[in-house]
Amino acid sequence: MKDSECAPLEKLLNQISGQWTMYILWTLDTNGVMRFGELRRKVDGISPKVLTQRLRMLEENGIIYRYYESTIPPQVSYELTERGKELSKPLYDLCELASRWYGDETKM
Amino acid sequence: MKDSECAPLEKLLNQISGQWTMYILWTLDTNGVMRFGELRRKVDGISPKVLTQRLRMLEENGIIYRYYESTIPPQVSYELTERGKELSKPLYDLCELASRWYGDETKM
DNA sequence: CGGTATCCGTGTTGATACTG
DNA sequence: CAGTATCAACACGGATACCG
Repeated sequence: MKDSECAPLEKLLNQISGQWTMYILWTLDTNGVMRFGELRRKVDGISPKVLTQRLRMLEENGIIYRYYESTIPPQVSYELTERGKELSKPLYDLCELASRWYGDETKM
Repeated sequence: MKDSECAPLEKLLNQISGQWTMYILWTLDTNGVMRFGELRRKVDGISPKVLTQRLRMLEENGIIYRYYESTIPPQVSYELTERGKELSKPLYDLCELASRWYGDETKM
């Protein structure tokens, strides 16, 4: 494998390595379809601005879907795409490895 | 898997997701033992300060070794630890996936 | 409800020059 | 050779207030 070929990986890593991103992906992976407010409560402490940023980025990169219904009040739901689900497997391996190294007691 | 258990993963991701970090790991994985100057030339465009930062962080987290010889001029070499090599496997999976998604034409 | 706008403090990065 | 020191520029996260 040549050096240049890890550029996509770097891009992917940059996307999922933001401070809350893992929690968001995890929460969606665990709970399936979720609404903005649910996510906001589950990913405790995140500000709406940052949550929106993360969701937009994940959406733009095809990792989550965004379902918009312009009812009153509006309803917006998020869900992992196939890519998002595909991502959870290698991420699980990394997680297993990270837990072994750093232990499960690690706090962020 | 519970939410809290991805904290170590987040820590690990934060460590390897810095701008140059992947290239450094890749280069070390490919070339084996390397000296500071070699790395600096190979990871083109990186400043010595940032290269040092990355190497220190990777060293502190047990991903690379640092060999120091106080000859004149001094010789410092770096190499992946067992952890570092262990890391390359799941990372390879992610890389394969990232290349498939984003293509190999991606530039950083 | 599901955001956006704004401001601000902080962390990260880069360029450059210098040192043991 | 292998860094460290210094400073400036910028991106980022956090809090809050407001909007359709």
